[in-house]
Amino acid sequence: MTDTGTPAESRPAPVTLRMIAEQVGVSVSTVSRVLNAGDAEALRWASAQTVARIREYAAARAYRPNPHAASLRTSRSSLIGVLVPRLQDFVLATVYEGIDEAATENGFSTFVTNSLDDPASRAVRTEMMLQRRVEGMIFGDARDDDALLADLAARGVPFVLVSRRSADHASVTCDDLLGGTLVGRRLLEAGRRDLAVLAGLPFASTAIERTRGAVRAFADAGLRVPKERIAWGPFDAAGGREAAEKLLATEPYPDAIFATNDFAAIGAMGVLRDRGLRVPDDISLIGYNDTPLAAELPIPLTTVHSPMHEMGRHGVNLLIDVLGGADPESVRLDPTLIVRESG
Amino acid sequence: MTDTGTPAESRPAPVTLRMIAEQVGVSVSTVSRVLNAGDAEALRWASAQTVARIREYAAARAYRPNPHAASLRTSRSSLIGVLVPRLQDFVLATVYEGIDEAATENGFSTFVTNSLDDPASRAVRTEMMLQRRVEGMIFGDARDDDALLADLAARGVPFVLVSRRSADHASVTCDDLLGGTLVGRRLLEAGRRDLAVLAGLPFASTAIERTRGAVRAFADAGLRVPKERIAWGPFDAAGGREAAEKLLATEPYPDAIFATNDFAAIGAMGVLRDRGLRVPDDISLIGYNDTPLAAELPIPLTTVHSPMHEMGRHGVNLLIDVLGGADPESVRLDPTLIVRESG
DNA sequence: CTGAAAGCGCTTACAG
DNA sequence: CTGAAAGCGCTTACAG
Repeated sequence: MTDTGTPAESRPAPVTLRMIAEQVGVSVSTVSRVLNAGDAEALRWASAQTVARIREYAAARAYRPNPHAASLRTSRSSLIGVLVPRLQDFVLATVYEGIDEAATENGFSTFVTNSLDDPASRAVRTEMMLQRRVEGMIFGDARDDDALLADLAARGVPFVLVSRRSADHASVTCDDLLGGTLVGRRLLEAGRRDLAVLAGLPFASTAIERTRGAVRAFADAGLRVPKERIAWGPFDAAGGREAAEKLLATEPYPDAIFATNDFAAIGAMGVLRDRGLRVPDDISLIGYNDTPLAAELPIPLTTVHSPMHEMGRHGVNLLIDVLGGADPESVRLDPTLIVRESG
Repeated sequence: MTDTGTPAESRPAPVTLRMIAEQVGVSVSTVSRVLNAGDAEALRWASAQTVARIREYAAARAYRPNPHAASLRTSRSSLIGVLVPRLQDFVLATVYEGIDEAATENGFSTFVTNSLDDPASRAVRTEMMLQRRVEGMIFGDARDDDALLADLAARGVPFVLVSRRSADHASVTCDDLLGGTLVGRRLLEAGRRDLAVLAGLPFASTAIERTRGAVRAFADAGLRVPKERIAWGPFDAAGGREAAEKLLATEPYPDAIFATNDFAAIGAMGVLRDRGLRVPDDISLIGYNDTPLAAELPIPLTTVHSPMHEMGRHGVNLLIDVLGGADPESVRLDPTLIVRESG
């Protein structure tokens, strides 16, 4: 036997506008107007005394407007749909926290769900959100060549991208090309000449640009990074492990590894440990995102800090601009290199 | 200039039941009945031909019932509210993934938000969910002595708990007492005699029971764990670091540390590293939850596997039972010790 | 079997 | 300034 309170049948029916109107002795119109107005404006709709009585009664009975009724009437739902690759991923979870926070501040609620970067799943999930009448979408899982986004744009569905960008859709990103460049330069300064990259997912702008930045920095120093030194794969520990195993399958080994994600870097650490390779003595290792773990690892991880929470907050603001009909200006935030011991 | 598709004004108005009814030449009642019925049942409401025409038209125009209208009418929202301490936490993010998955399978959508384990914030967030007319709540942030839950139970709000339990409210948990016991026994087998615990949040059943299990195992072996060997604090790397610093402030050092969370264990690793203490030679270290990182760390982490995703899925099923008026049976799942190198 | 009608709880243009 | 009324898009008890 567990206690879950009184049975559903005994729950009091929610208070409605009509109940308040009857009690106070005014029309529902007046109650609606007063309750939706600020202090000053309310007096345009009723006497100070009536305003006070309406508010008192509403407060006493804990009146909560039925949002479904309001949505039906106004066809505004105050709902935002959010698609992320995976909430288990610290990076996207943090971006979502920023989204949820800013959404709440602006009177919106959010639906989030995982797409697992699967195109079919993305389409299905997006349709479910649209069915729920979200006013707009925020995508954290945009792809390089994104048919879904093209379709939504054609249909006039308002949306913005966070974290990853795609085509010329409105987006809030961190400057990943710069982030990659900072990593490349740092490694060069540390005397490294033979770079390998755990690049991340090949269809994600984050992966593509971080990789390009680092490779270009080496090229600028006259050092070519051959294709065999770049391994694509998921942004997590298992993905990092697999990619690292590929890169270290044959000698000579690289003298530096750049993982475009801290968790992938940790996966690589596991592989280096297994082979008895020391970090950074044998191989430098740099991650990306500056997760809270980075500083605590037995070998503290050099990484790139990116403003994940802020990206989420900006995403909401950008979406609100789009909903307001403004011509949206994409936002690109700055990354910071955090040097520790690993590279 | 960014491309966000055609302006909102040009978006086609959504298809309604009435539009379909007019096109097909039947009443909205019939359309509603047919569209809500299965193949067999539909024939009770219209001829095979009419059924086919209604469905074709609905499919062709991508009809999506307006959920706000349906909710208003039926006073069922198909919405579940979920409160977690923090989505950044891998453990709760994974539990939520299970919730979202099972909710979707059962025709529900979920709202999630962080409570940060703050009582005031929890109350506010819960009221917002209730205002949105969720049918029930799932709490991942229950407390030892939980006034909010008592209040909700008294008000007849349907809810269940996941991960943490409290009083006799319906819950889905992992057997934390057993998990702690497994850790204690393992450490004893490894010859450890002086246990310290990074216990976690003092008001969380998970923290309390895992700690109790380990301490009791030592007691059963005739070894007392004094109060000074137990440090409470947040379930994350920073919390683990702080608690570990407290435990290692004075000598003699313990010969084993149990962190009730893998991330806290990683924070402790940082402290041990800083002091030149070797794991497990000087001090054994065991974590909890078997996060994907555990196996990849330079010193692979011994930990306890808990079925987080499954806990979330069970939580939804339990809530559905409660909504159905059934007397809910709390679920307790089994943990598994995963022995690696750290302890 | 099928349709007309009521009504869920709001908001807001329209009258007075 | 305030109220009566319409209507958002559904579902479903009630008539025929």
